[in-house]
Amino acid sequence: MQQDSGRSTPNSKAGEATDVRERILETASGLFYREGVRAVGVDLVVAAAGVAKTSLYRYFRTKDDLIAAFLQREDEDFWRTWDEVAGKHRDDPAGELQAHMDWIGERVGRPNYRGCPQLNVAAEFPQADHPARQVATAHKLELRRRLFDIAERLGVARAEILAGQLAVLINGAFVSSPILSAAEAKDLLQQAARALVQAAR
Amino acid sequence: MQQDSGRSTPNSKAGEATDVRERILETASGLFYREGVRAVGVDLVVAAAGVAKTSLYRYFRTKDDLIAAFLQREDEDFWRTWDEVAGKHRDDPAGELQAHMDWIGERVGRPNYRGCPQLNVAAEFPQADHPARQVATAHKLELRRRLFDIAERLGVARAEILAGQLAVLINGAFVSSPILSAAEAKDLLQQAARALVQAAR
DNA sequence: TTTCCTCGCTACAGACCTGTCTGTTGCTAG
DNA sequence: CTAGCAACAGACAGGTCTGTAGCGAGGAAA
Repeated sequence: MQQDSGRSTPNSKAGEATDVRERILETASGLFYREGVRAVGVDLVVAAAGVAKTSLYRYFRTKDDLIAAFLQREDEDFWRTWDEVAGKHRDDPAGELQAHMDWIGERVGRPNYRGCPQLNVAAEFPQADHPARQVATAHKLELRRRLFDIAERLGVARAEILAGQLAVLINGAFVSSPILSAAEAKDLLQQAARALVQAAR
Repeated sequence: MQQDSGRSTPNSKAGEATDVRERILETASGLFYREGVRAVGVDLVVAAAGVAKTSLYRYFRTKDDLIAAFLQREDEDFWRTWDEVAGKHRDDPAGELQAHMDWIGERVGRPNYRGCPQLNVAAEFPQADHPARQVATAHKLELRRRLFDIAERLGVARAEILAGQLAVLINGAFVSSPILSAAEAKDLLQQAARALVQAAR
């Protein structure tokens, strides 16, 4: 799938990071997410991306580095969506929180949803010092930080606790899709968030 | 570790399931949980258990079967603890729920806690029809079912929704230990559960 | 034209994986 | 004493894994 019909960009010229690297990362991200990181070998990645193995190892020192880059990319995508939504609810923290629960709930309910990549990789690699684990941990801390920010703007009594509760709730939604019907995730998250905010007042 | 100092049970006699099988499953469970299922090969299991590979394959047709047996075992342990706690709170659903949040929160905060084995294995194997995945899914459905049971006895308006929220919350705690301090997990769970119950009334 | 860099292709090393097979040891029952 | 069984030990087949090396093509820069 995804034929390229003859080298689109000349590529080599300007110093901008080669698109070969981008193609490898894009392909690896899809495979890693769908099939699992350990289940996908570098041979499969290079075959699917249509590149040489030497090219992969030119841009990524090891497979572990490639995995970390995958999570980094997912991290950036996630916060890009987050920021877009947040931008529509300036000066309305309650509305912003509900909006986040909305898009997260919608995403969790998608048919091909396979869980949060950060949590999946963390489950695949027990070693806390694995490069990808550090990206994952930083991502989750950032989630809690942003929720704390919203909680403070809400003016609740114990913002730190509410932020923790909301982070746990969201992580729970990420891993619970097998027992959640596609339709209910959004409402469940929104109602739960409302209840937690209410109780924190 | 766990030396046996000379064949304790005569074993061969009475039909009771050989303790060799138990030794393999016990050893594999520890390794699978700590190191991850894919990271542990059968060679390591047999070496650590001090058994022959033929013995492993006598009791478990494939490694996948061993993995499923591992989750089955964890499932039984989990409900055993659950039932013990539940037994102390007959006719007091609110107290029972708080008690569950207590021991789950305590468990999540333990230093060597490595997450819920059911969720970890689910993250390692994307194929929903994997034998171990079926055990994991059944386990999570059972969790929701038991929470629904408590919710009904609480007499709340929408017990089904509350059960889903609590299940998501618990699953979230299982995967959030990297961003939760060991001490706060218990209180966070208990307060969140109270808030959700309160809102469901 | 010559030089240099990136790329794809292929083969390889060495480790590890699952699962099978052969053969040996020791215990128990008849 | 013999037959059967459970277990151990170890080699093996066939495949996969990560990471490296050598080769030739093609384009850009000198």
